[in-house]
Amino acid sequence: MTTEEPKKLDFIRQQVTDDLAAGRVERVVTRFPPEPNGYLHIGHAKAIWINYGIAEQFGGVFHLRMDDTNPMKEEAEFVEAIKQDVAWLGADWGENFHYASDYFERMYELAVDLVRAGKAYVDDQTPDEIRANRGTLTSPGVDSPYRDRTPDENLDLLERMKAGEFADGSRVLRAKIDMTSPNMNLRDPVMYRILHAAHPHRGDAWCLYPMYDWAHGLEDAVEGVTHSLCDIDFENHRPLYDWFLDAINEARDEPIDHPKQIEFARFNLTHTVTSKRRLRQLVAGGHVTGWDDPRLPTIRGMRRRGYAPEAIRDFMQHIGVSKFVSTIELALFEHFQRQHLNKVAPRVMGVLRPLKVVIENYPEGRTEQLEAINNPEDPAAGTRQVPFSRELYIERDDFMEDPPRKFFRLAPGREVRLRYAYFITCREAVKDADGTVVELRCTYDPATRGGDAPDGRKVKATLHWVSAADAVDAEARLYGHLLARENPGDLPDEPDWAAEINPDSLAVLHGVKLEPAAAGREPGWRCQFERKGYFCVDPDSTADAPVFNRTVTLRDTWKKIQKKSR
RNA sequence: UGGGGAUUAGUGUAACGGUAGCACGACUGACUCUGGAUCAGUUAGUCAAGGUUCGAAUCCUUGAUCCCCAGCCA
Repeated sequence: MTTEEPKKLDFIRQQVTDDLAAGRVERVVTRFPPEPNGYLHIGHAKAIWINYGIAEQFGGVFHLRMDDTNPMKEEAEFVEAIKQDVAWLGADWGENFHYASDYFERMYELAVDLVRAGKAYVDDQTPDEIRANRGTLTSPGVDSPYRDRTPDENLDLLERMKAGEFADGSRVLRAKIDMTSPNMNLRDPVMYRILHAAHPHRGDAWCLYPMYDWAHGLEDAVEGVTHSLCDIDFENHRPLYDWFLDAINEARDEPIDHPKQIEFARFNLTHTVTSKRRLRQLVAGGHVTGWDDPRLPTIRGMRRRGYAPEAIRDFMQHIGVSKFVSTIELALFEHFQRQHLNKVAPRVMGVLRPLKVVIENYPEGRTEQLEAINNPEDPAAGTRQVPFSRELYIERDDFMEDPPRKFFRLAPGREVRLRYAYFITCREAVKDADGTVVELRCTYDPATRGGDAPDGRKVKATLHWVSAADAVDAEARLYGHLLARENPGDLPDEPDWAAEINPDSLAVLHGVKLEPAAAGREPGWRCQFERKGYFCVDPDSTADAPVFNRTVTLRDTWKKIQKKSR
């Protein structure tokens, strides 16, 4: 990890520091425990960053664990996808890749201990009855009629449940806690349910599957996790997490570890959605092209778009760790991408919306090579040769026939610089029958070769350009905000997604003209198109037809000026 | 109406009884062979009301607002 250490200790790092200092833990162990039932998104990236970042910072160990306790919702294909995404973000789990389902035997043994100790019982109530008897937020629940079965009877029933004697939903194992607790999670929570379903990792070995609350603390304990860092939604579950571990240790002679659960807040980003449910709606509804659509804040989407994992980590570090559910402006996220990409991305000239320029006084058929700097922020990146010839393309936006006051670029009679090349002066704008400009007739000053005038005269603008004969045709996909709405918290419960999607979230440009240096690149290659933004080669590219995704634009002061004058 | 959390400029985040700081955004200006980058500056804040104290964002009391919890999901 290249990111600097945080200078301030957040409340979690403070506790870890204290635990280390007090000798409560010798070595920090954290974990990221996704359920393999979907793709990871930027919210997960925060959890990964916190868990991995803390393990790394304190010289500890980080585990990646599939929390696969529900065979009805999980699929093996997600396991590989999750590993790829976590690795891409830069979190290294070393040898510690685990499946919760590998601990099923151990969990069962411990459940038996709890039953023997009279701390758990088999309940024959139907799901509806259980729900009804749980009470409400403001009224207590009532005890199950099966609550006082003897340990022997419970043990017998539990073994038969495990053996497959009973139908799905007919019985559950419940912890005997307190049906009147103001915390709903403590009203005799279900520990095991019967599910005659094949498990992606364990096959048909089990028909009894543990619930999250029962399983999670055990998974952590088995792996020797010291700090179980999770989402703030689990704050209400912490008493239960602790109850199970304590109950086990009261019921047994040999104690098991008791990891510490600490919760942090998730966050929202403006102009996008980060919940698994909403992302699913967008994908299923065909509003985006898939889970890796570059408009999506999924890890796969961000990777394809060209966002840099280093910058994602810088962002995570900057937003910090707190218990406040924040809504962060997308602009802050983009800032860290620009900051990183500015330092590392090679520059290249690419004309998005080409306008042909003919240099009338430049010899026909001649081509010369001009030296261009690969990255002004990084001298080590060196230079390259860019071909120049009589016919060029410039950006259509860089010419105005009747320019307003603050427009510095090309206009009839005006002189500008072509980057790394020559000063040119526009002599005439050629129009078609509709009156749209189709070509510019210009002249150049041979004395300005390389971009400087020997007489010291200045020019107010420098334009990017591409030699027509040497240009590589490409496709560019320009992305804008996914949602027109700023705050995703304002979305209705059942949004009309078609109306929510920003109509400018995607613009596809064909016939983009690139200088030769940008051609033949592998998918994932990042660069800056000078004056336009950072781009990344899309996997849809073919050998002769590259496709570039615009990761993020450059800051654009001219755009602001335009907006203000309107 | 039960329980658990939270609240500092537009957005985030520091300040652990002693000058409310930083970043992003917005706005000025300088510089520039990217209207990029860089540099300088401006803008704007302690949820409210009481109390304790020489001194309160911080401690106490009361209130407001927002989030989470009634899956055999995680």
